[in-house]
Amino acid sequence: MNIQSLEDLTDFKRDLEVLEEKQFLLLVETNQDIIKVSTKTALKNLPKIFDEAIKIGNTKGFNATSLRDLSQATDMSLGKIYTYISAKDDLLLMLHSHYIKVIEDTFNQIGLPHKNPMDNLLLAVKAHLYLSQVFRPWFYFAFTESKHLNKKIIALAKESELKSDLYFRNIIQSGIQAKRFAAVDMNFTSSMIKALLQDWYLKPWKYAERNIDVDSYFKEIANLLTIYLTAKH
Amino acid sequence: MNIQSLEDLTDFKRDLEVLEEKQFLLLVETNQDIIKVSTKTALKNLPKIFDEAIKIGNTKGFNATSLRDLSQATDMSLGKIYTYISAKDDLLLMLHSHYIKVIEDTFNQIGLPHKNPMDNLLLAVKAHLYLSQVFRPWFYFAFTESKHLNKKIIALAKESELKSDLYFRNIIQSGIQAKRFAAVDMNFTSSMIKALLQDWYLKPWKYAERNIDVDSYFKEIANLLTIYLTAKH
DNA sequence: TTATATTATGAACGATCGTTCACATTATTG
DNA sequence: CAATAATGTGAACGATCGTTCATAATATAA
Repeated sequence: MNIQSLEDLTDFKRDLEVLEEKQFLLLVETNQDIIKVSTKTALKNLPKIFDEAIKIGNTKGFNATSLRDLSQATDMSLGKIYTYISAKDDLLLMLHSHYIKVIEDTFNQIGLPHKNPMDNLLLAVKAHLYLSQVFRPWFYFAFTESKHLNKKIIALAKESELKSDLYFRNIIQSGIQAKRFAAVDMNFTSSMIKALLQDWYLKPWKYAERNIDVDSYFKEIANLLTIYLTAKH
Repeated sequence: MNIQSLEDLTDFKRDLEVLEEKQFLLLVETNQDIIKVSTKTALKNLPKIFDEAIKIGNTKGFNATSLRDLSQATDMSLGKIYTYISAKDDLLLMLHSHYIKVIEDTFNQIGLPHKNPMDNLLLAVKAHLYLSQVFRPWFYFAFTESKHLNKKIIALAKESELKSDLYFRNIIQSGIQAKRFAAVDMNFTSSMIKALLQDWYLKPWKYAERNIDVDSYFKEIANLLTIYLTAKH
């Protein structure tokens, strides 16, 4: 993935799709004890199960989504679905571990390429925004279904959450140390950024109604951060 | 309710409790076709049903909460619970209409007492923050269970959402017109404020971990808004 | 006290759920 | 082609759910 790709959402989307396919292959290979079909067959059917599970889950909630709902949506029999998962809870675990890896992979490839902390911060914001735009159904799912996770998945999710928290905090801290940023509260600032990013994928209808696309939303955040981080306090 | 009470959360909390009791009485009286016991008995038992339903719902989700769970938590038999509700969905409807009224009542009593738009804005922010602090379980419940609402409740909730949206937008607009605020994007600014308020009740553990109480969180928001709304853009 | 009204109980019913597995179908190999 | 392997099917099972209601327990009135 190239940093330049963040200039354009379309390129970023294509890169992410390639990255996701790679992760699907890894997922199938590491779950061969559960998945009872060949890798080739699994790669054909599992993504559809994932997609429909997220889609139905986002309207009814995962708990209220029955495997018969999923069976109908995927055009697969109940038995067929059970050749890819060992239990309904297992599907949740697979979904989370898959997307956590996809998301972390993305950020590992982006890194902190700039010298100017503000450039790095805005790149991180844009990357998060683009990522939640491309995988919006998943981001929405992960947030609203977080209540139903078991301890194993919660541990995964918290670890991932802490990483992205640290990501922002480190950039802000380096900006303050370099006297490029005002001496703001790092925790509050990173919280604020994440809250704004969250609003984007939690309330898509609001921004759609106002005809605000991801790029203009980014500009608003960038403007806010520039003012907040460079004004005299 | 007195505006001065917003200087102190304890007073505000007491005022809200009185206000809520009033609303409970109204709720019982307007639902006499459903509630099969005397008002006195209902006022003794219904609040407990509400509290426990929210409490269990916040850990398992309302859908996964069985009436047997609720029965155990409230120390009431299944039959007893059914003398207060006509169906499980009905409980959701009662909860929403109750709290929507409590919340709207609060803001009707606060109004826009100041001449300075910034004072009004910060008062509105503080009121929201205090309100979500006192009724945090409900705010959390309402947000995370919004997916499961039927059309009737969605209409109620959207109307209430629009009102609070307008509340902030109007204050910001009057500030811009009076040239007290910079010419910011009203929609983005009110969205940002709501996102920050939401973070407070959606992720209480985060702020608890950092030993940040509601007043210091308010100060951070106030600081941000002051800088953003008065800086030269 | 007795009689009546109010409130509380929880076994039982039908529906739906997650899950299994004997079997059918299709694809691959020899 | 036949034989074998791989994949797909959906009726059936036990558990749990929301809901009802005949009955019991308690409070109130006479």
